[in-house]
Parts: sequence; C-alpha cells; structure tokens
Amino acid sequence: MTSELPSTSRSLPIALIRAREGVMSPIRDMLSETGITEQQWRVLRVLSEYGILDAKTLADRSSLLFPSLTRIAATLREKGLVTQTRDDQDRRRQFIKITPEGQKIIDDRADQAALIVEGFKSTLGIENYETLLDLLALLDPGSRG
Amino acid sequence: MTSELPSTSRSLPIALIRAREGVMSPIRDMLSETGITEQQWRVLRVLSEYGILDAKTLADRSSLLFPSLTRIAATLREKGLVTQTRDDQDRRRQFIKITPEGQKIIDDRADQAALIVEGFKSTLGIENYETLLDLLALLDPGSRG
DNA sequence: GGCAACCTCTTAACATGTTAATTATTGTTA
DNA sequence: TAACAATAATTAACATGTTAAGAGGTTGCC
Repeated sequence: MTSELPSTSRSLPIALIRAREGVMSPIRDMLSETGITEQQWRVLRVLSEYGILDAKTLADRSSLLFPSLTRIAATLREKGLVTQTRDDQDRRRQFIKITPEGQKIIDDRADQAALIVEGFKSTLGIENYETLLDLLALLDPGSRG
Repeated sequence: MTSELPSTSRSLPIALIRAREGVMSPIRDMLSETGITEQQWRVLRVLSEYGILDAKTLADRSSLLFPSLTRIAATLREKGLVTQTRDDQDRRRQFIKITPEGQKIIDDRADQAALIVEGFKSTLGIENYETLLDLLALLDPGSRG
C-alpha cells in the first residue's frame, strides 16, 4: 500500500509557517524602528514578565535553543537592555535580568502590541482565538503530557 | 489607558513556534538520514505535486522568500534533485523541475511521512485537525481576502 | 582525593530568515 | 529610440535555527 501525502495546500507544517508569517508581519513592522528583532523582543517580553531568570529557564520560556540565546543575550547586553550575572552557588549557571532601558522598550510598545493582538482576536473571533491556542498547545510536546 | 500584553504562555506567536517545533521534530528525524533539510523537503514536495514550476510560483507555494529559494535551488541542483532552465520567452524567468532522483526521495518516504501526519490527526482528532487548518488559514494574509 | 559522569554554557559550521542593494531583462513612453 | 520604470533573480550582510563539539564547573562514588 502506498500512502498519499496531503496536498501542500493542506499541509500542517506549511499552514503553521504561513500563519506565523501572518502574525509576525505586523509585529516586525512595529519593531523595525527599534532595531531589535522579533526574537530579541520575545526575550525581553519574557524577562519583563518574570523579572530575573536563569538562562535555561529563559531559553525554555522564550522557545529559543541555547546557542541562539547565547548570541541574543550577548546582543541585548551590548545594547544595554539586559545584564548577565554568574550564579555564585553554581558557577556554571547564569542569571539574566532586564534593565530599565529594556523595560522601557516593552512599555513604550505595549499598547501598540496589544492592539495587534486584538486585531487577530477580532479576525478570528474570540472563541476561535482561544480554540486555536488550545489546539496549538496540543501540538507542543512541552505542554503535552 | 495602558494595555496589558498577554502572558507569554498564551502568546499566539510563541504558540505557533512551539506547535511548529512539535510538528517538525519527527519530520526532521525522518529527514536526518537523507541529508536534506526540511525546507529542501518542502521544495521537493511542492515540485512533486505541481511538476515543473517557475521560481516565483515555487517560492510562493513553498512559503519561502526568494533569497532562500535561490540558495536552496542551487543546493538541490548540485545534489541532482532538480534542474533549472531559463524561460526563452522571458529570459529573466527561470523554471525549476524535479528530477527522477528528487522524486525518488519523496516516494521513498511518502509512507513514513503520511504516518507522521496520521499521528497528529489522531492526537488532535480529525475534526480538530481540520478546524486547526481552517483557523491557521485565517491568519495567512495570502489566503485571507 | 580523584576520576568519571553529568550539567551549563559557548563556539563552530552550515542552512535559512530577513531586508536592502544590485544585475539582467523586459516594458513604457516621450 | 533613448530614457526611465518595472520585474525576476541574485548577492550581500546580518541574525537566527540546528546539530555537534568543546570548555569550564559540579556531583557522586570508589
């Protein structure tokens, strides 16, 4: 028996890529003037929410691989948006903390970012929006069982 | 009025990234032995479905930006998996076609790839699966309006 | 104490994502 | 037809994704 692959127009990976592109496009537009990338924005968002975090937890909550976080943290530190400190109890580990300058980048755009989110909620309808988040969570191995 | 950003745990962009990671992980595992990447696989999938395509249409249907497609097409050509020919009517344009070797890579793994897809369908339930594809399409500017 | 196993983080190497500039070709129009 | 705009594709430059290897630091166990 030979299985048929689904048409690429109904391919889940491609649908996820296109949806992500649709969602990120206005966010990238918003960030273009700041000189920070969407990944850097994500790291700042997470730090803004949790305060100080160790690198491992930060990578996990930002959905970034460790090598990416290493580079991004270095970039953000050079821009003065985060600080990095060693853990004295376990000198392998590192803590990363957002600076007031970093927090300001988030605060200055919170309204605008919230508007973008509202736009997608109204595009889908609030009920569909929540359904979508629930279904996406089912595909995430980190939150599935 | 200061708007609150949603918790990153209910952030649509992050949810899309994590879902994509969950979906692509088994596909990447499948491809690891072939030496081709998931993007190269995607290009071959599209070519396998549509036959020969001009580069612009191929980029669009593969959800790749043109610079990425340029590099990927060169890689696939060097591997003997596609051929590239100029359009004689409009010498700016280019056609890209899958070779028998490229088609074989798709054919040899169609069953396995279909199994992976079935796995996600059963994880979500067939109804949820279709709902998810519909909702994702709503976020895609290319298929919206 | 010392060594093996493990953990955290960095670095390396290559592929892709993203934006902007550039080249080659075609279309338009004065 | 010369000048200019538009299009297709490439190239450049930088950031991230991904996998593997490497450099410190820690733990456990003999």
